[in-house]
Amino acid sequence: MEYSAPRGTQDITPDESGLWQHVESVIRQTMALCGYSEIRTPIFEHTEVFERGVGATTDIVEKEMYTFRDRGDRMITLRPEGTAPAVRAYVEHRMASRPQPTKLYYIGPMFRYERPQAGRYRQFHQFGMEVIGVAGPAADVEVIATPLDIFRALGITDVTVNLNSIGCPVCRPGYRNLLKEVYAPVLPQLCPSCQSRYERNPLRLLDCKSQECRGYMPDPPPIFEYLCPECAQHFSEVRRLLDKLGVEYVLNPRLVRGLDYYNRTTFEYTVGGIGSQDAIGGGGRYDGLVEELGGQPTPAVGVACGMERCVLAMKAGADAKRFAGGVDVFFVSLGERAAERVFELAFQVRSQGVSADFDMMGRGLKAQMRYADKVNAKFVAIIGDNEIDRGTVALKDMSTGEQREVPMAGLASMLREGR
RNA sequence: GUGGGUGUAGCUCAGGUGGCUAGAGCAUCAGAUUGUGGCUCUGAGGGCCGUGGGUUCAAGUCCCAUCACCCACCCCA
Repeated sequence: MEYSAPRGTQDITPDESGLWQHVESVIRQTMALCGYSEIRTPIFEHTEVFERGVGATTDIVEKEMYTFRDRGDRMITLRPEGTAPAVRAYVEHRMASRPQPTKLYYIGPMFRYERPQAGRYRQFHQFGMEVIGVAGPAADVEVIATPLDIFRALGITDVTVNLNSIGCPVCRPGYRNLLKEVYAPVLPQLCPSCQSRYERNPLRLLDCKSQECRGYMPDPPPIFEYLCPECAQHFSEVRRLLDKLGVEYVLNPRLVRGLDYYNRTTFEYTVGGIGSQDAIGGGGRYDGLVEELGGQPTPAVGVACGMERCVLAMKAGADAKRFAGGVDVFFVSLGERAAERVFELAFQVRSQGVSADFDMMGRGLKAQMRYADKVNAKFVAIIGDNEIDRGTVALKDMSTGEQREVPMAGLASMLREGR
């Protein structure tokens, strides 16, 4: 019986892993550049971390989590996102008693049970950053602007930043009531899910994409015109700092994200050319989450970006082959005596820091050359009886085709300089 | 959860109205006589035609079911 990977999952094959490593290295370099440290949390958590953290009435928690009871009768969930686990770890390890702020980043797989589609998987990968302990707008702006640098470094253009502020527990109830008033007359015409949203979380009415509902719902007054003075002040500072950095954005008063922990700033990046799942990242401020998960009241902001979608967006311009590996030197051998010599030499130069490979297939010279070319060897070192007797190798530069005979002894250091 | 589309070699695809050992290009492997890659040429391996039923003398081709994948809704990364 032959098997395939489960629905909505995919293998990253040798053809693509080089590209993925490139993406990861750009992320790590950028994070280091900005003073973030990596946090690695488990792939699964107690279900409650997400129920309380993400919100029990969100789509993610209600119908998308991989939740199961383990053999010890504990409720376990494969993480659907990275912020709640990071905050759980922040609280658990008392990171508040480290130098503040706490700046964390993560890279890793997430799991959501959704119908797979272009750019949507059941196991997918995100990188994200969290600034915990800062209430001021500089943190919001750092978290919005830094992924844009990563996108740019990856050659992803055509990114739009959508920005909104959804207020705080002081000003949101007022706006929520306003929305309910505005939409009460058309309530019977709305779709069933909007009717339930009306009761449970009226803000999310703004998020309905159904054309029909949109027809019935006149554009609401923008939420950011109803913020309390503190939220309005914060929002305008965020905008001022974005302008100062030259970050362009569009105000999108309908942007209400699907996780309950957000307050004040919310944002989302969209890209062109990758299909209908065009949100490549998003985030916002979550000042209540740390407390919700058992810590002291602590302000925080974060962002998460989808790596599959980054790779999709890159493919338009970048070919995966550019990131394929390749060894410094491939040893070609002629005859059995040479085959054994080459085997030793490969291990020897490797121990001196030169990447090397050699023929294991017992192939002829021509086939070995062809192979060395196909796997991108920078140099080929040919060894036969003549070379062994003279203590030399025939070293060929595969890009120029130049070949010369060099002493075996200095091979490793010569290759180190030559690359 | 709701629609629509597609399943033939590792990949991209041909295979009118059912009919002989199921094809091509690319990829893989092996050759093109003396110890040299990319170009070219020759050859080889590799497919129970997604799976299970049915109709028929005969099914890759027609019918039904099932599974998988893709796209969109939804949701989001």
